[in-house]
Amino acid sequence: MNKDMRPPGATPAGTGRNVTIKDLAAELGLSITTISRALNGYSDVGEKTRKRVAEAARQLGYRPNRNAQRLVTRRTHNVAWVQADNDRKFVDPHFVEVMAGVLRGARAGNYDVVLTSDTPEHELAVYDRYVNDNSVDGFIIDLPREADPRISYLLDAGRPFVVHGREARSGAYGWVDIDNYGNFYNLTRLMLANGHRHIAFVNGDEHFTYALYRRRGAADAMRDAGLAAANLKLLNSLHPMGEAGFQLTSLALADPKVTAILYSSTIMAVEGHAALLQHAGDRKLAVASMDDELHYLDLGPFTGQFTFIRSSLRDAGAALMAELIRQCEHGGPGNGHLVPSHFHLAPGLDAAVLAEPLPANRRG
Amino acid sequence: MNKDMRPPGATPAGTGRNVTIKDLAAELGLSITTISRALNGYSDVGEKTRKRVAEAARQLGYRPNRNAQRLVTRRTHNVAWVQADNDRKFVDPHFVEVMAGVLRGARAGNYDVVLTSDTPEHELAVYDRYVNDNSVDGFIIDLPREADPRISYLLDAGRPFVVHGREARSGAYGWVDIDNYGNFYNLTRLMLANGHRHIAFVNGDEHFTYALYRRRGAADAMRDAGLAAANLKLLNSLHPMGEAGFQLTSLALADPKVTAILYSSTIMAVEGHAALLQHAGDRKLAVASMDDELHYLDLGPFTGQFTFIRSSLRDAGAALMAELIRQCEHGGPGNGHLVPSHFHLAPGLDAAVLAEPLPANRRG
DNA sequence: AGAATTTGCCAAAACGTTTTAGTGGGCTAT
DNA sequence: ATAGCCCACTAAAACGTTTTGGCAAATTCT
Repeated sequence: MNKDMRPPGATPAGTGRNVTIKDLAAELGLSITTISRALNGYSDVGEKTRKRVAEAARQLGYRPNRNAQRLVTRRTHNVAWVQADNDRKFVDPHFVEVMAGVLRGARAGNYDVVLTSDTPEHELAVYDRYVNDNSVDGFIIDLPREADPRISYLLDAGRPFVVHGREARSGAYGWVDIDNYGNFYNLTRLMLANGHRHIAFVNGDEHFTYALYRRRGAADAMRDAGLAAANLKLLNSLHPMGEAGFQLTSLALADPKVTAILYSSTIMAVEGHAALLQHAGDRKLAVASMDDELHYLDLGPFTGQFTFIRSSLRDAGAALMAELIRQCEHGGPGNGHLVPSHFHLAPGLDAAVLAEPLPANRRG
Repeated sequence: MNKDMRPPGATPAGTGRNVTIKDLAAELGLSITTISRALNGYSDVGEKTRKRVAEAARQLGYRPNRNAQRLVTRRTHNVAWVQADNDRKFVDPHFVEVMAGVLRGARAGNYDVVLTSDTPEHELAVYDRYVNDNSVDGFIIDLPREADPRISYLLDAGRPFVVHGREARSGAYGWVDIDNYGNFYNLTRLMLANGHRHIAFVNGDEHFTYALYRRRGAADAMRDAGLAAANLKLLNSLHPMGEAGFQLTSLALADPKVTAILYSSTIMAVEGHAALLQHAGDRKLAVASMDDELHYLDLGPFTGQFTFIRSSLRDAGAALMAELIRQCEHGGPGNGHLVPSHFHLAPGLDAAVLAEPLPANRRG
């Protein structure tokens, strides 16, 4: 044996030995089979034996080696959540809210979340790695685009996954989403019913389906009211936060006919507030936004002035994880879950139109 | 054997068999030992054999089963990052920035990050679980408090970990931090040197050391200038974002003597802008903040008006991960890393004082 | 040429679980 | 009494790697 037998970069750094199932077996004079079955709740171990095992396990501080379990069961109790490593995705503070829900859901189901970023050149490489090296049981997909390649890949691989949002194939997988189309259809016809004819719409990046569907909802409501497409003044921002809120609001106000502004991001609505103060003069503007509850953003000062549609991103996160765990444990087709949205109307608004259902051909 | 032998909630759902090292061995007529050693770069396999093995592995799409590797090597290439499951922590949009850096660092070192939330009642329970079930090699600790119990626990357990921030024992572990004390000392004496005598300080939650050290830096600068403690008007917020920015700024302005405002969060400074517009009238106020670069927050409109100290949270995240991986792979004591901060002065400010070093007894 | 070393490979043990396929003893039904 | 059944337990195989401790052939040294 020659000297440099070590592989290039490996240097072991193990830690002290842990209590194993074998120690318990020796301690109690039972077989390791019985210990294992006792701990796993099988019905073929006697009641007092089970008690003895549980007690000894507690006493000796036994913790099953997760990796041994994973090796033999081929289930990891881990799910992967891959973050796009580009500024567009990383910038989004909404992520924290979804995460809070996902982590609660994971803890509730005894799962852990493995977080990674993809390699910018090969979006699917990291999914491929996880699918093939047995390190996760399922996947969370975020911010889907139309014909999302990640979804294609996972459908093809036949692995459990759940999508926060929808795209064309949403019948074929599990998802959690809000009614982007319907909410913006409603928001728009609410404004129309209250006399507004020229509406500015500050939307997100329509590369993502959530923004695309929102725009379609707004546009369809305009069309159904017999108005020209130009009456909806579209303003898109790739960022949900930052100076864009100020700038786009100023831009919206530059058109003197505009009497209402819809925002696809509450943060932008709040940021636009400064522009309203500066430029609006004595114009009376209706402001509405649809977004999620951002716990770090207190809307106290604006609740009396703006119209909001809100829904809980945390609940969505928890639902995502619940659906994914269901798939991992019980298999079967993925289910879709619609998260409810709540209207908070600015005072003085006639809301009668919201009671009417969406036209039958207008369902997202 | 009776019918209900399954443990209560277990339902296997394995996937198709993967290519193993054994398949490669059979394919090439070599032993599994040789395959393993070839793939791991040991020097005792012939050059052409190594090539053959690599080629076959590529051809057959071999991916080592991570769990088998983890079982035998006792190293997981996973690190844990535990999120506090309370509103205080989850609300913080800064998290996303650190995460971006951490994930890049992890990918660079071939590690994955396991994200969990703790159980509100037992902060340490999840650490204890990870320490004992072999599912991670190390830990990332966030937002340390003074005498942080998580740090006590991990020091005691002797596991690799790295802290984003410092507390009293920072000589004993690896950390990455900015110079909170020094930066606020400097920011304060900058204001003092420019004639301000009554300064408002909108700080974060001093439960966390970052905010505590910032306050100490500001307070010490006042004291060193011979001013009364009351000349520093302290305003604390538990949230780094939201209406607090508006409210606390209004509160600061309520004191007519105040001519400068320091913010411990740039988001608050930006949010405070609206209050400045409304309440300041023709008072000439100096505004300064220290924070990290938030990629989702474009400061374009404010760069000419405010003074900023900024540093990169992404770099900090990457450094955290690099230091943690170093500990995991090579062992040894943890190192501290100070992330540089950059001054962006508002025009017209005399910055001479910043060239002077901090007093010797004033080093954080 | 013979001894010593190097080179290239391998069998078997180990990691810590779960799962398979039992076993033997006591009870019940006939 | 005997066949059948249930109860409580177990030995051994399996999961897919890495690591230990070799060994025979080829090469180098004297």
